[in-house]
Amino acid sequence: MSRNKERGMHKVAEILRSAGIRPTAQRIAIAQYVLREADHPTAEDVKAHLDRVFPMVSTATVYNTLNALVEHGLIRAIKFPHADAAIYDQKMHHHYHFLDEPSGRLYDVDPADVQVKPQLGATCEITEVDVLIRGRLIDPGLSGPSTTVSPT
Amino acid sequence: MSRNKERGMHKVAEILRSAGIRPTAQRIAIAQYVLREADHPTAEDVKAHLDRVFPMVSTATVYNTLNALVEHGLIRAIKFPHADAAIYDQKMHHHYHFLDEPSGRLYDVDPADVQVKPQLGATCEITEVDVLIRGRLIDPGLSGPSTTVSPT
DNA sequence: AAGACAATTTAGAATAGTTCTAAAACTTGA
DNA sequence: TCAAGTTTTAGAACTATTCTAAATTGTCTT
Ligand SMILES: [Mn+2]
Ligand SMILES: [Mn+2]
Ligand SMILES: [Zn+2]
Ligand SMILES: [Zn+2]
Repeated sequence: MSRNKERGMHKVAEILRSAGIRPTAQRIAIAQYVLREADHPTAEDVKAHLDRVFPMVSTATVYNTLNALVEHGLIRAIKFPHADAAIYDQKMHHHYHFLDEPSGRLYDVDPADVQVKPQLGATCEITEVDVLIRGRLIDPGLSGPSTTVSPT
Repeated sequence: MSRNKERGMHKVAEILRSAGIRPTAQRIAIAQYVLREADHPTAEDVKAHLDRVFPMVSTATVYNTLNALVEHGLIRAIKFPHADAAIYDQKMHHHYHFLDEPSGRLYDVDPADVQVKPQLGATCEITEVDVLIRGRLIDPGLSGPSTTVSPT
């Protein structure tokens, strides 16, 4: 079992260090938010949060750090067709998303609950299939699709 | 059978008129390109084409016209996660896309060749499922996935 | 054929999201 | 304690798209 298989047990500074990112104060605050507190935040969301909990972080540092986290495999950047800004996803396992269109909120969907079987023949090789399910929650009081992937 | 069921039989000016768009010279040139000649062009592609075939069309008119065509249901605007610019698609029927990552080219995929069956339970209602298949063509000399939807 | 009025087109400014630049601040480790 | 490298920062730059307001074009009435 690799050192960070159970990432939840480590302090964020440890996670950064063992991913090869020097844990500065700004980076720890940003990583703490995207890895532990936020749900599919945009860079703007991250900046807004940091403006509350950290004395002065620049937009450049927010983007630099998010890009570093992506490059070192700690989070993913995803762009959806309904919005211009990228969202950052701390769940690194393969999963899809459900968009509740009235609210704009995203929910994780377990790929086991979506059968995707392309039959494109032999002339192409598939590396990945992106799926975005759009619709609306019937009872927005509930937490999302019944198949929501629980946070790791 | 509606007047434009067989759109290929009509002149582009006719199509515009019967969609409720006044067929100006600029609009005819733009519509001719996106409805008949181009394949998933961006606004920039359309502008570049018009700069060759039309004496001076502004970027604003390109966007205005593309937006009008979208609003009147003649084309669709689609955003994909791998690119910032929207592409415009003259195929209005339900279909998916295959992205050949080495070349960046998009190919249409018949939805009959992709099974997508979300089982999300009763708490949400699905209105649409977006699918983008990413991979690479084995023989880039061929025209795309064997299931490519032939142009209407 | 004019004049009036509306519709269209245009150049350029504005906007949003993100990256770049180059200087300041901080860290490290002789 | 200093030099060297690293990180952070403000603001400029960039891309895709929309907005603004003025010029042009088209239509209708006389
Ligand atoms: Mn958000
Ligand atoms: Mn293109
Ligand atoms: Zn997710
Ligand atoms: Zn298409």
